[in-house]
Amino acid sequence: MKTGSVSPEESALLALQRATHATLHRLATELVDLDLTSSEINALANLADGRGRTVSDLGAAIGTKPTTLTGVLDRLERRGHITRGTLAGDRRSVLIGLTPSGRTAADAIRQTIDTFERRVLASLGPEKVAAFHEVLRALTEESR
Amino acid sequence: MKTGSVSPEESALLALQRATHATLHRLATELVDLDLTSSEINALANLADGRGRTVSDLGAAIGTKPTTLTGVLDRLERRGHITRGTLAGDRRSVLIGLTPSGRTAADAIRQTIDTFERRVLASLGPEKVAAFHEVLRALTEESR
DNA sequence: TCACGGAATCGGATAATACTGTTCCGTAGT
DNA sequence: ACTACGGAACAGTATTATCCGATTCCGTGA
Repeated sequence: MKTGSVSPEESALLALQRATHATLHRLATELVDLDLTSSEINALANLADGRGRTVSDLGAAIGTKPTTLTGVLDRLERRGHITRGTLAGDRRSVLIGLTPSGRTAADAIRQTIDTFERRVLASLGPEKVAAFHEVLRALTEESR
Repeated sequence: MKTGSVSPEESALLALQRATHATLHRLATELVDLDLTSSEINALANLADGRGRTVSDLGAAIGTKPTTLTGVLDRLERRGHITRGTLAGDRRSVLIGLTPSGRTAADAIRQTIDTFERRVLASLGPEKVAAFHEVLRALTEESR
């Protein structure tokens, strides 16, 4: 008998967007002390692992064009959170790195994210979380 | 050590945002004929079921403040896609409805979304999709 | 050397988002 | 009935996000 759907299940994409809005807003609220916008938080969170990244790579990770990042990175640089270096081997590329203050901010962001995620995801169990990631991956992949 | 995670599992929130960006962009690209922005598409998609909604309700569904919607709705109204009526029983509220052209656009949006979702989700199986929704719901709930 | 293409930025345009204040309306208290 | 309070939406304003086209600088191959 067709799918044994328990409920009519709202559109996955709409639910996805709502969840993103909600979590983003929540993050910005909890991290209000840092005085950063959502995009800046997002950029720093993606840089938190310490690996340098080019603007293009960062844009691909976040989902925006390099053009969009220029302004965000300008502000982060002006605040002393990031540095713009040259990539060894290709001087066309700009290597984004964290300054000490940027690292502090990024660590705070990651910790806030981790705490939030653990709190929410722990009660659901690893299988569901794994399925969640799998679906996200599929949606992202198929959007290219 | 620590969790026997198969892979380091990137942050769920970062993956969530990337997926949202990617799918939104994909939608806007596929629906370029409609000449609508992401927010407009989002609003129409949420109205597609034909139930009228107040601005506040719509904002809650999308994840933005009513203030933000005013401009979006202005444009949709100017294009003849929506109407602003009064809510029976409370004349403070504005009831957003679809015009025929708005319904056409909304239907096209829903169909594009449905097709995309089916294509991506069908291969994953209903359990994973259900888990996906459950995690989304938990993340959204906990963000209040 | 020179033409081509990639990476990032700049200039300029539009949209998204939200804060504050205002208007209109509903409700409760007197 | 009158008034006070609060909710809903909008107007005004400011900041940010996003991107397109053009430009600059650089790497690569002919």
